[in-house]
Amino acid sequence: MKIGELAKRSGCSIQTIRYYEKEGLISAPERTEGNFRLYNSVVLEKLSFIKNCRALDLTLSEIKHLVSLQNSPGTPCEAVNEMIDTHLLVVESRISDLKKLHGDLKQLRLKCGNARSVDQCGILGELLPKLERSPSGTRK
Amino acid sequence: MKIGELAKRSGCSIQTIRYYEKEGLISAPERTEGNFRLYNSVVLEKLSFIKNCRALDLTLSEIKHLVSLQNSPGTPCEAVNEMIDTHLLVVESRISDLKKLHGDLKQLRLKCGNARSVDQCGILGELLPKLERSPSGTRK
DNA sequence: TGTAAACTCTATACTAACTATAGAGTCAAG
DNA sequence: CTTGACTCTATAGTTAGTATAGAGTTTACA
Repeated sequence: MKIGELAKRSGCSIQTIRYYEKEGLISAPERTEGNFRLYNSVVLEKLSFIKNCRALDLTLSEIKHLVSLQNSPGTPCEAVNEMIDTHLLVVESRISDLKKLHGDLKQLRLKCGNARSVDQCGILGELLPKLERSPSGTRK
Repeated sequence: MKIGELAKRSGCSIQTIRYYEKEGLISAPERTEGNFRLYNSVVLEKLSFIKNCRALDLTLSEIKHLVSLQNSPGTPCEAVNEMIDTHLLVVESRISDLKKLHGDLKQLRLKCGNARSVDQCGILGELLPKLERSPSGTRK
């Protein structure tokens, strides 16, 4: 199977497949006489593994690590657990950051106060530093 | 004030200030005879505005848009509202994506089953495509 | 006055994980 | 034999900066 078919069957784009090869996530396949990449179905599983990991937002270097662990089956699996745990922490902190952000944005959204023009709209005023905000002190 | 002092006072790095200038977020300042950038305190407020926006995760192009709205005060402020609303939607969908991710990762973490070595650990098995998973059908 | 340290300048490369293009070569069908 | 579909490599672009290299400028001090 050439790269176009692999792309269709795996759901990865042709460029992505070549990129994964360049990054060492999948191994370089044989080539035809005309220098076209020639794949067997094993690589489909590898791409599927990578896709599953990417869906969990693991980075390519984390995935690379997992791939190398797969290739040395005897090693203790704590490394895998640790990676997942670390990743869980990252995701958790990103969620709480975004929640704070969301709250701040909602607050900000309320500041418009139905003004008609930009200079009266409270949103831009809120984003300005305190120096420029309400110079005559009429803010409640 | 030269760029180093501005960097200290604004909390932006020197490179970031130059980057913002290149991107058109702040205007190019005067130069000394020796070609050093020379700032007055007005730019401090502009950098502060940008920092406030970045803290809300607005992109530089969104900020650029806000800056240009500030410079034309008469225009209706719906554009500002729309930008914030759109941004709220983006943040909301990112949060829900991350929550799903978090659930999936927690699930995955439970699959290890206290195995000692990578080949028995359920985590990697879970990430493999179905083809390779539990070939003899012993999974519950 | 000389010089060394601290500062600034531009230009370039790097980050992550791809995507998009240019320009060339290969292959199959009609 | 030509057309179109496919593939190849190499390069540039994306975001919002960060980190150099190599050169020039300014300030402090002996």
